[in-house]
Parts: sequence; C-alpha cells; structure tokens
Amino acid sequence: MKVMKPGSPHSCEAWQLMVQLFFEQRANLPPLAAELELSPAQCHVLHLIEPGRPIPMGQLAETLACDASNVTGLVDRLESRGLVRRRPSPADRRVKVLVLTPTGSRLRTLLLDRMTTPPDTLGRLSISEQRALVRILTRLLE
Amino acid sequence: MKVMKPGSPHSCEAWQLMVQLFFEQRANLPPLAAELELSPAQCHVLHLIEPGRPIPMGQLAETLACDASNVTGLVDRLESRGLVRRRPSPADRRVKVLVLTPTGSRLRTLLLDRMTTPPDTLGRLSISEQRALVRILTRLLE
DNA sequence: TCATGGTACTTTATGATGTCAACTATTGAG
DNA sequence: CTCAATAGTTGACATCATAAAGTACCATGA
Repeated sequence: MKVMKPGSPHSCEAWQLMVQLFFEQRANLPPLAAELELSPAQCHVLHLIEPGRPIPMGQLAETLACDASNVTGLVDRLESRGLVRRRPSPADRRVKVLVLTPTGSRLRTLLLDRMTTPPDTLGRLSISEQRALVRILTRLLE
Repeated sequence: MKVMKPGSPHSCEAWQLMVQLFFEQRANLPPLAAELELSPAQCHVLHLIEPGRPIPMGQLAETLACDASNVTGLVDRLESRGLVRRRPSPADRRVKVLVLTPTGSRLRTLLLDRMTTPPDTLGRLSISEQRALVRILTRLLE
C-alpha cells in the first residue's frame, strides 16, 4: 500500500531540489574550510558563536545535534588555536560560555565572507526572482 | 579599502539565507542517518550511487571532494554491510565501479524518502510560491 | 541544614572520517 | 619496450563523534 508524503506535490519537489543543493554544498565546504586551516565542524562552530553573544557549551551541543563530549574536544582545539575562550557563567558555575577572541572574530568574518559569496548560477536569476527567493527563504527560516 | 562582493545585493542576501539553511540541515542529518544505522558520510555516498548507474570510485572521490583513500574506507564499510559491491570495469582494469546491492537500493530509497520529506515551514508557503521556488532551485542546479 | 537527584561539562575508550605519503597494478604515449 | 601517469589500496596519524563513567554544581524538599 502506498503511503502519501505530507505536503503538496510542489513542496515535495521543492524539497528534493533543496536536498540536492545541500549535498552539493556539503561537498564544497571541506576545500573552503581548508583554505582557512579549519575543519567543516570547526566552521560550523565558528558560525554559531556570534561576536559579543556568548553561548553555553550545552546549547552548542544541542544546536549541532551532537554529544556534549564532542563539543569539549572541538572547543579544546579552537581554544588551543586562540580562536575561542571558555568563560565561567556568573549565573551558574556549572556552565561555561564561549566567546570569540579578536582573532577568532576576524577569522569568522573571513569565513562567512567566503561562504556567502553566491555561486554564478544565482547571478543568472532575474532581480525579481532573486527578491522572490529572499522572501521565500526568509519564511522557510521562520 | 572596501572590496565589493560579486553579484547583486539581492543575490548576496539570498545566498546568506541559503547558507543559514545549509547549516540547519547539516545539524539534522546525523539523527536522520542514525535511524538507518548510517553515518552522514555514508548517506552522501549512498545518495550518489544511483541504482543501475555504476560509478567509478575515483569519480566518487571527486564529487565528495575528498581523498581517494577515504573512499576506500567508506566503501569497505558499506560493502561489509552488503549495501554496495565493487565491480571491475571492463574498459579499464585499474578502475572499480560501485553498484548498489538490492539491500543497498532499498536502503537508499528509504533514505531519500526521509530526507526529502519537506519541513513544516515549506507547507506554509502558498502554492504559487512553492512553484516559484521549484523553478528557481531548478535553475540554481542548472 | 543537608541529603538527594538532576544538570553541565570532562575524561576515557573506541570506532569512523579524513589526509598524506608510499605502494601495486594497469594504462597509454613515445 | 620503457616510462610517466592514473586508479585504487595501505599504513600512519589527526580529527570527529559516541557512549559510559566521573566531577562539580544546582535545586528541591525533608
């Protein structure tokens, strides 16, 4: 017996294309990361720690959907490279919040800059299509 | 001195949102993969081997943008689980092409099915917006 | 107060992912 | 035939990731 997927046929089709894009992007993250001497996972962490917005390690683990002990190792390596610092939380001494060092902040800017450079294909869309895409993606992200 | 990014402001904005989506998706792949007893990397490999369309290991390495020796290990594990088989290429005896086993093909279908189930946010778009998204994504993928 | 269970992070052990350099087998050009 | 180039493997090593056990701290309630 056939089971219907939730959502309209159009939304399924759209999401299939989205997954296709995800996998293509997944493949081009490693070389981009390597240019900055980072790993893909470290890029993800650096992306999540916004300057001036400290984040508890536990929240990082939750957002990355990985084990807390994994975050310990990731942060160890970033901290030993001087990109990030652990600071005790005044509110709860069990918690350690992560802050970017000036070096980390600069590297993060560089990273985001390279990652958000649009591919050629995007430039081939008309302006109105680009605007439509912005509007749609905004709603997809809530 | 400030350096301009290539592309219109709209395409930059669109791609920033896209990158945001990529990272969110990146985080939800591991749990999805775990349900099928796969790793994220194995999912990517399984996604790239289409049934009835054998692919040389080297081409896989290129598409994944990773070292050939890494592919050896990935395929070793998939093969030991009976999902994939190495077959010698008749045209070039150095080359080994990968084919899905029936089990591998079934698991791939299951994987794609779960991955391409659209998130709730997509369903909240109007039908015409969904159609626009399909059209735009198709052109992004060329 | 203080015993107790829960939470945040670390440690240890283990396996998977990923790179590099060196190796084998094969191809293809001269 | 020789020899450089290519496809894949192997071994050594760092990173990523999990699970289980441990430490320190919080919070509740007797």
